[in-house]
Amino acid sequence: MDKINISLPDGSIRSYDAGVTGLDIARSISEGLARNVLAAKVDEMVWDATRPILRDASVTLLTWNDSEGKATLWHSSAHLMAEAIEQLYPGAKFGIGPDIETGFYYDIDLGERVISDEDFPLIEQRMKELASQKQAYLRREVSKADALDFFGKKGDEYKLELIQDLEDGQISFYESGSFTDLCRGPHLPDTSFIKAVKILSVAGAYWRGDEKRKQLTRLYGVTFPKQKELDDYLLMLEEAKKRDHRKLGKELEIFTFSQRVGSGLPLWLPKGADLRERLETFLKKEQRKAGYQQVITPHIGNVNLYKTSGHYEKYGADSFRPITTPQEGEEFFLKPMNCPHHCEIFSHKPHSYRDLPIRYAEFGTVYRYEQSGELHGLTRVRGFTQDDAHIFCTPEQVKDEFKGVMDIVMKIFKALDFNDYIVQISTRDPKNQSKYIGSEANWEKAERAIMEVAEERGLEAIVVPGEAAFYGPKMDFMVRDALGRKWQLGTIQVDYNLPERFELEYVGADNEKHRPVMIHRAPFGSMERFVAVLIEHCAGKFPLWLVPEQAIILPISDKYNDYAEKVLSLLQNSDIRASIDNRNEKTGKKIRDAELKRVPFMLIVGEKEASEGSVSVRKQGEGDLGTETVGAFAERINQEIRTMLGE
RNA sequence: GCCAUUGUAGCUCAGAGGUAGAGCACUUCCUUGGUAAGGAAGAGGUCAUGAGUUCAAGUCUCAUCAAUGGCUCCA
Repeated sequence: MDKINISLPDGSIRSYDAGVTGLDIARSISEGLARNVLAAKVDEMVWDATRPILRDASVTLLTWNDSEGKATLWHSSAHLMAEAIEQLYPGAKFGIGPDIETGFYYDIDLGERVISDEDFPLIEQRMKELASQKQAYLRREVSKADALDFFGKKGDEYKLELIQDLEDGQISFYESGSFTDLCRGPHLPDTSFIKAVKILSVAGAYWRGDEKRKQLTRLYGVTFPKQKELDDYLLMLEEAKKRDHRKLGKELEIFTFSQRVGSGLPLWLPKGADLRERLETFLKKEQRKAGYQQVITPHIGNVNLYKTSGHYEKYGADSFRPITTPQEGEEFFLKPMNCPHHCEIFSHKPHSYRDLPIRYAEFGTVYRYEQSGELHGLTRVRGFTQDDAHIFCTPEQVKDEFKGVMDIVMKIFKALDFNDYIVQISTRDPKNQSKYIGSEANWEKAERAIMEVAEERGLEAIVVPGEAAFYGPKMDFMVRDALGRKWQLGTIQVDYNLPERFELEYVGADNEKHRPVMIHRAPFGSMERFVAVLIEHCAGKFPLWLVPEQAIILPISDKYNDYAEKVLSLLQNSDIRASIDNRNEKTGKKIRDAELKRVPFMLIVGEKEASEGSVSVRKQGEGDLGTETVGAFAERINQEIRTMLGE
């Protein structure tokens, strides 16, 4: 038998008989490894651990610790679920069933039958039974004709359609137990690796994502090689639910919605408005330092403004219907963005190159029609406020301006304890240069500037070619919240389009007219989304400088209410936001309520404190910190805030 | 917008054809209590909205509105 050389990740090269499988290799290393091998990466392709390797290759054995290992287990689980469904609901037809970031789904046509979460345990039970039968996943290559024949007889039009799009000679089937599927693979050696099973949810999904086509039933599930991991995962989901900004926003009285006002139109409650105002003040201060000028523009704009900007053509049909004047029939749109207004401010007078860069900032409230099914808490709404600004500059200034914006973004992230963020730079599609507006030289300059700035700032940016808007490259900031979920927040975008459309100009040193470059930027993105993410990030425990109520004074009994009042006024003189809980309740009760309201400091006052002018400090989530004077406490928390804000 | 599920007190939820229930929150009283729930009483609801079936509708039917989970979309 021929020998082949297999190089392993540790650098070693071992010799095996041709036709050796990943599993064989694992066994030759250790039985323990063999028990955990889910798939094998053979020269960068993920293969079945049971697929014979015929020539020299570098091989990485994939386990649950590798993302490809997880993907393999989940993909195989999708087949397992399909097998269970086929047995439980004969006649089911199958669309696609891939693995996803966490778990897998399968799109199924169940005819008239409806699956609800009451059916989940039944499906889970059947999946576990089938898994324990240790069914092997058997790969076989089939001709297109045979593949069509197989699913034709089965009457599965979805698979037939998929096969039509495939090339003969590239088609493989996987068979496990009673279920055979069209599939590229790879798969687990057998089903016994799947130990813990959970069907998570059911939803409708259009066949091939096309809303004109039939809606299939999509079943989501997740599986694990150990029950413990499933338990941990479910616990994490519970935790995520507890942090949901919709729940916490209600509990902490940050915002609410009203059917009367309309869906997707958030109402900021006093505490939320208070918090938001503090965020805005913080940013305004930074912007003033960075040379921004505040501007204010109206909430509506003449239809011609959006015809000029090009938004009318592109989004007019998907916007709120225009507002018309009663006499003249003039049409106005609720403004969906601030940039056209800011362009008009720029052109209210001629500019010299000496004026640039000009930076117009506005907390501009915009209105966009979002489909009703898309609305979601504060993260997807129909009316929201962008912390918007537009920088008009020369192409040479783009780099410095980018730098300045990034500094602001970093400052915000630091002040809010977002330590885990991802920076994405979107550049042109190298294969299709024609769809972009703006000169080759300027694009080149801007893209390089963005990359250089990221590098100079020591940011690890992901560069995604082809993701740029047609009008310019951009940089987006995604933060991970405490549960590892990704959210897109701030954005910086270079724009060559609007200056063109609005015919913006400045006079250069050469006394000729030039076109400025425009940079759109919003470090928070929108106040609504940002606050939503902030709530989930900090689980409702806002940073001290932001929290609506920093301290609550808890008198032991009403004998000390007068002293509590004195403490309150001292704190207020030191700019600390505080209140008194003088309800006729026991201290334990007041503490519990304050803990649940997530007030950072509880100041307990009684006989001892009143006599010595002190407070007994309890920190939310941590407990008793001991006694200190009112002045010392106030100074301490103010110092803490200054540190946070980098002052 | 599409599919599914849901809508009962400020909040969390029970009630499934026979005049509306609980806990928490709220008000009053008793209690004056030292680091996560003291006791009692009271008040609070067109059962999302509108139509229908029925002697009788939170409860069954339909429509509308809204929310939730997905799909499609996102300047």
